Amino acid sequence: MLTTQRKQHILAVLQRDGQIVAKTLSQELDLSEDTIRRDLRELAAEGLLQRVHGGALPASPAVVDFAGRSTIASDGKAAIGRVAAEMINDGQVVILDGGTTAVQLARHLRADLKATIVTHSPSVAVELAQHPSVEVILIGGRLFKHSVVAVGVAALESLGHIRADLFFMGVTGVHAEAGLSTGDHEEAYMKRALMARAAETVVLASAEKINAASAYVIASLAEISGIITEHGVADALLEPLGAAGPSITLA
Amino acid sequence: MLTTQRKQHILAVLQRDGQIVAKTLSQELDLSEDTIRRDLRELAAEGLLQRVHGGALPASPAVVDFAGRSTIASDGKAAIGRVAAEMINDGQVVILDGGTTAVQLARHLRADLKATIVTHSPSVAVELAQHPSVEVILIGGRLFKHSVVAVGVAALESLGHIRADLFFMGVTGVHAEAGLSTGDHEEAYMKRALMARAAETVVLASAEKINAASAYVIASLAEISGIITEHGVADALLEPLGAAGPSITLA
DNA sequence: CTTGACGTTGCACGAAATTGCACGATAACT
DNA sequence: AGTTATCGTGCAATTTCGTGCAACGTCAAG
Repeated sequence: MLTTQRKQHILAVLQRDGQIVAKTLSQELDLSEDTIRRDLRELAAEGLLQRVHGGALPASPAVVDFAGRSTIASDGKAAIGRVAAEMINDGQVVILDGGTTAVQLARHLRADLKATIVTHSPSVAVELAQHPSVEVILIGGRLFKHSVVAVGVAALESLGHIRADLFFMGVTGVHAEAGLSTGDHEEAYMKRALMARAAETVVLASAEKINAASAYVIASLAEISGIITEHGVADALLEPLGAAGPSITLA
Repeated sequence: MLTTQRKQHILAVLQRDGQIVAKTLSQELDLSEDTIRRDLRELAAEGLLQRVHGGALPASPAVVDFAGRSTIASDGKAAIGRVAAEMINDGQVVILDGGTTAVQLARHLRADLKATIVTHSPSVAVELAQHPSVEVILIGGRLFKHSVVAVGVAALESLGHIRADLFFMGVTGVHAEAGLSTGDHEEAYMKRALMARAAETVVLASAEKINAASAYVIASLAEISGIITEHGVADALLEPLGAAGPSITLA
């Protein structure tokens, strides 16, 4: 591969995932880490990205989120999205909730996946529009602006026609006793309705959601099949769940 | 093989693959790498491609502007959006079509506007989610990926409950005789349905749409109330419409 | 038919670019 | 503090580049 093109690829990956891990990329492109590091250094010199220990982050200060990371995080939401995306098989009907993690999932679907994705999140729908083969069903309704998802009777009514294999749900709190919760009453109701339409529900929860609880309870942990979250945070905290609870997958 | 022909072949391969590898091409054409390099140098001198170590890349570095094209809207579309946004009054129910111009419209709504916006475009919905006061109704359905709008029976059914004052419609062709047209059959059907639910329809048409016609006709010019387009282009061309046709507003 | 100008091609050789590895330094993790 | 992973630099091997030059074919003038 031509080096110029490789650099473009690096920038594209950076744009897509929000970060670059030197080691991962070297394996992906079948090049030594030295070469990747050289590229990253040069791109950093051009101001096209920001070099950090372990890889690189976007240069644009707009993305420099809280506290300005100085290390590559454990991939965070992108990693959760990647792992979740791999759980979907050809031919399945999958419901996708709203939220940034769900957008990451949509972004990391296999390019040749032939499945039907149902979502009430316009953001997810926009992302999925770029996928070459999945069928996308958009659930309409009144837009709940805070979370940018459709809710209300119209949305619930549309769901009546849906029967899904899997529902990837976003929540704002996962707690051993309080269960799954979110910050809005109507949103909680909508999520319960979505759960009811799917054979299994898997929760996507980035680190900060673990062992937190919000005002409105969606369901208990016993009612879901699995939780996908990040390394390091949840290990001990969710352990007490034992065999009765959902399976926990670490990204 | 003639050298001129070979150069055309090189450009064709470049067009197809997005890159040229000197070594590969030399084997493919059974010529020395020197010759290929010479050709590449000459083509680069003519500005037809970009020379890089190992081969060549397209001259216009595949303007795959990250973030996806929508970021850069032409001034024209933004102006059209601004003008259209001013036509909406408090208390009205307005249907917004898909397309970049509609997104611009959504972006330029008065911050204190109290209206209900109905849309079948997830992109528009995402944009409107940032508006503090408008009520947003998202029309769901099967996602037509090319235009990123919901279509199909579910979408049509949802429309049954809607009664709007105004419909801002995007089209791909506005032609004095052919009328309003678009490139997809199902999309044309959806637009007709949306027209039927609104008291008045106003077409948003950036410069390149004027006096163009696409495969599927939506309606005649007599059926709409107005067209909003840019200065300079449409002035003379649409003049023959006279008093019978829609009013034309220039942005 | 011969000859020489011209363009094209392949080869040779030194220059430049790219890559992977080694090694000491640095930073993160425990 | 000690351990591990990552970084940066120097260096050598390989690939690619550019230029000069000779070989070959074409074509038109002699």
